[in-house]
Amino acid sequence: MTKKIAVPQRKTYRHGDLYRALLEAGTQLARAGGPTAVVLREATRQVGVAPNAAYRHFADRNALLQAVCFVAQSQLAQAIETEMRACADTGNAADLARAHVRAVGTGYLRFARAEPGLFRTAFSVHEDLQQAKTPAMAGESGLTPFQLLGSALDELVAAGAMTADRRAGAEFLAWSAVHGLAMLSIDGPLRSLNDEQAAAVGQRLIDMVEHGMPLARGWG
Amino acid sequence: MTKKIAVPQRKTYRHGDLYRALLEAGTQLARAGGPTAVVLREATRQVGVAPNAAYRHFADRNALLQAVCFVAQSQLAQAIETEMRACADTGNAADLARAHVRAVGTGYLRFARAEPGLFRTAFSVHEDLQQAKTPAMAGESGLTPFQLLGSALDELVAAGAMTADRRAGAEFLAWSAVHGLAMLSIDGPLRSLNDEQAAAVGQRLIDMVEHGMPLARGWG
DNA sequence: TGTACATCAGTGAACGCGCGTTCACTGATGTAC
DNA sequence: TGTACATCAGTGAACGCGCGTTCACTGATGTAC
Repeated sequence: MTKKIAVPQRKTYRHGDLYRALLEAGTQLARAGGPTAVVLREATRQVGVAPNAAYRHFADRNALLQAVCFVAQSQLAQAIETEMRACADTGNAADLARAHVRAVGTGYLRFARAEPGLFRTAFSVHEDLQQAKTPAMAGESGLTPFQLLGSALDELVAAGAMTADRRAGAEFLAWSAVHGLAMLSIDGPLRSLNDEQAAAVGQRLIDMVEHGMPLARGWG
Repeated sequence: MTKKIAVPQRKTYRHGDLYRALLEAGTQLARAGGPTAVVLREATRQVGVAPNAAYRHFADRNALLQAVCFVAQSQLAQAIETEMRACADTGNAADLARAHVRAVGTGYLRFARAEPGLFRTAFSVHEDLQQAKTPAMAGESGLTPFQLLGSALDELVAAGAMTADRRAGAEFLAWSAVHGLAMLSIDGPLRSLNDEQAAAVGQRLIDMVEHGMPLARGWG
């Protein structure tokens, strides 16, 4: 049962901005069904264009998926930025730094629950994704989600709330905890939690990170 | 380029134990390529049987995948049990309990890195998997991975190393942290770590959980 | 300002692929007598 | 112990599906003169 697609009444023979249109269609597909739902033919169908027209703008299906992945990373970054902006500055640098670290986690978890398809897509391409500091993956600040976490941790050190030797590699500890909870609440056994419960577990998890991270042994 | 499959010289017309043979073939496929690699036709091919023969033993492809998923959960449970058995009992119940909790994490992380395909398959079926206490998902102790974690945490409370009000829901904190690290070291940016480095990050993460979990606020 | 022309974005048709699944079948097996 | 028979595990052929991708094409557009 194929849905009837409204054929777009282009006035011109040419589309105008097919690249963007396909990227947006692909993003919608990812939103609804995750990375495997990013189907090249379906994207062209939604845009009202022949399947092979996509090849003028994307080398192949994987190039489209990667572009969508960047969009997802960027939206994740924006969700984190939103949460960070909401932090109240009480004048205490250490408190603000801690609030920022918490905000990264909270934004991350919120986004994962609000946009599970995009979230999964954001982590579906593995070609040294974190190395590539593509601005396409960044939010308004120009930082990627991973970089936002790093800068929040740096802030913690600068404010004296974390020793420098515990700083190295700390992003992996915080990130792991939050990423794991995100996965379990999307795909796993925590899927059935409502928003309030999920938020409560999230804050508790962030408590654990906040208290436990500075106590974890340093490297080696 | 299809690989040439050694056609099994059955002496009988009937296979004998096709269910098990298909399950094992499916498990190998999952080992090598994760859940999406569990392809019904390929399993029958490897066993040397017609594609539709599988339908005598599995309702459909998904039934096969689910069976493989149970095998993967069970193997994960065994990896955890192996790690738990290695804990030295110094006579201090709290120390032993803590060692057991750590062992759950260590076994989990080890298995994820050693068998990424099976690990991903273990978490690829989402039908209230944790509710179903299928013995098929259990290790030698009869407990599933999730139950092993739960019992280790109970031990912690019994030994007085964790207050009862912090116990409720604590599995989700510990599990999230470890699961997240597992995912990041399989699919994510920590893939490039060698075994030693991975083990170091793992122990550090477990430190964080151990120290942070009892400090996280209780429910509500 | 008008015209010839090169460009290249989108077309239409087709391909091979491997998948899951269904059908009517066949023949080895174990059982009842 | 021998024979007739029902069972049902595995066969062989075929299906429809949707996918990604390639091909030779066409015709609207912007540019050079």
